Amino acid sequence: MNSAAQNIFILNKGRQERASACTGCTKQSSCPVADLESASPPVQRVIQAGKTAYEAGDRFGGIYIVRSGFLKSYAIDTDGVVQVTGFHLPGEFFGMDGIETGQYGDHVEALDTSSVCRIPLELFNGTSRTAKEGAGTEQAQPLMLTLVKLMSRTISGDRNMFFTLGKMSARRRFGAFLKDLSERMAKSGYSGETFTLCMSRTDIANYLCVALETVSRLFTQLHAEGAISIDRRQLRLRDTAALLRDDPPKRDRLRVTG
Amino acid sequence: MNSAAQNIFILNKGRQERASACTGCTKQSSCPVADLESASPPVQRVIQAGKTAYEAGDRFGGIYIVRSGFLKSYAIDTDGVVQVTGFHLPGEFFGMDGIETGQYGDHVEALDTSSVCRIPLELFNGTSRTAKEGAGTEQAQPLMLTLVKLMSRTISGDRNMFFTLGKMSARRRFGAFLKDLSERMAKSGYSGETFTLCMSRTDIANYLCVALETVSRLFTQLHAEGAISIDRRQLRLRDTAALLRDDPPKRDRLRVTG
DNA sequence: CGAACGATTGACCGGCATCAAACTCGGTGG
DNA sequence: CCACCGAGTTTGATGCCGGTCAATCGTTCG
Repeated sequence: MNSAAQNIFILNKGRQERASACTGCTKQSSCPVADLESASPPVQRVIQAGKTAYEAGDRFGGIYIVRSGFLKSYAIDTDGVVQVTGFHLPGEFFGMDGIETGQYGDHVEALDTSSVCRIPLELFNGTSRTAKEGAGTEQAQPLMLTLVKLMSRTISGDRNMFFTLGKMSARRRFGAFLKDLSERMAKSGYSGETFTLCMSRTDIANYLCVALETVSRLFTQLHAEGAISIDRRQLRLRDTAALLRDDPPKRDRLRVTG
Repeated sequence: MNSAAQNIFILNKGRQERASACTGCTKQSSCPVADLESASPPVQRVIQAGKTAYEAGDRFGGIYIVRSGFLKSYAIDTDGVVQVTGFHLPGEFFGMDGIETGQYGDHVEALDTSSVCRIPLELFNGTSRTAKEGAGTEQAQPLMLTLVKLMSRTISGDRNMFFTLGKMSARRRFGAFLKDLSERMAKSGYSGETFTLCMSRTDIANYLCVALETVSRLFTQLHAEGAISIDRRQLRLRDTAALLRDDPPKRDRLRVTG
């Protein structure tokens, strides 16, 4: 509902003429565009929980990187049906689906106060090169190619969702989701074992395409089996292998011999 | 099982030193790389039905364009479960998911004898520009940006699959599939109303993540409702609007007044 | 304290998977 | 020419997962 223009902008540009938003960013070491000289520097921006980074139909203004916080993206079809299409953790990218049409295809909303970096597409257009990717052994490559690789990974990831959404039971979908989230939390610098779910049960259910009640039942069930601990939104993974199983473990110990 | 290397190669290069595979291609007008001068020209290749263009794990050798024929792509997970991830018609692209990792992530098999063009990534790397895209009003742009836009569209399309797979009933999924196929057939130069399904019921079922029997029943059901005609693999769409509905139309005419 | 919202839990039932069997069609060999 | 076979498809019968409806509970906030 709110236009992205209403959000708070923090333009580091204001202070020093050529300073980029990257000054002091803790993610510089893994960022492909950090400290790059350009007429179109990245723009840092803080988004309060519940506010959107952009909305579907907004004019494409660049690729986004999450510096801190937690966001969800979702689309609304012609009938008004909502589909959560992803969650975004620090270090991850979003907004790539807007390049071709010139406008973003989904809405992205902060679930927690978040800091993001918007990287204008022009920044990839130049002849600048980076050697950060892949930690050294590869040769320097133009930034546009970095973007292409990034999008290639996104496509691969989306294809994996075919398996998850189509072939798996609700339980395995849910378990795979928790495991994926855990790994990405770890990659973002958090604990992969114990973390807080920033999204509601409704968001999880929508994302996994199951009923809200099913998600609730699955939390309860996995907790009862000892695979996780869950209290409100505080989650702890205890047995990640059990997450990917379909059947609850047989309780052989309860059977008397014979 | 078979390596892509076993497939038949037709290298136009053999005849004239700098001639590309594009000579005589009927799709030149819509192809972003047609007749481009380069040290790495596109490679045309014919693939017999049942043979693969490449397999998962093969070293990435370029983006593919379908010149003629019909192909399917599918992945096999660690448990050996197959998931059909897409079908490819003349004029369409595939293989983009292999860019980042350096090897293709899925298998692509011809369902009918097909002619494809493999475009080395280096071809996009150069400073060559094309103005074909968008039919004129836009300015010339580097080829790499064309590729980025192409991938952006792929990402958007995959995201749409979230809606289809997750939120829709088997019937609507099936209807949406037929409609999508019809539109793409039309875009490829065939009739969008009457065409032959190149894939088996099993492929369709796998792609839509429903049981084979369900697909068969849906063909029968839609035929009975008059929305389609189906005989073996000859399909005719009669009422595309009915395809997207969930419920069979009420037969009010059968009710006597009152 | 009551309202509002999110989450949990229970009861019911319908869509679709699964199991099972028959049918069609093309190919092959006697 | 027909018998036989196998792959692909159709059709029927049955059962279960998960959606839907509904009631209750816990927490937060005005």
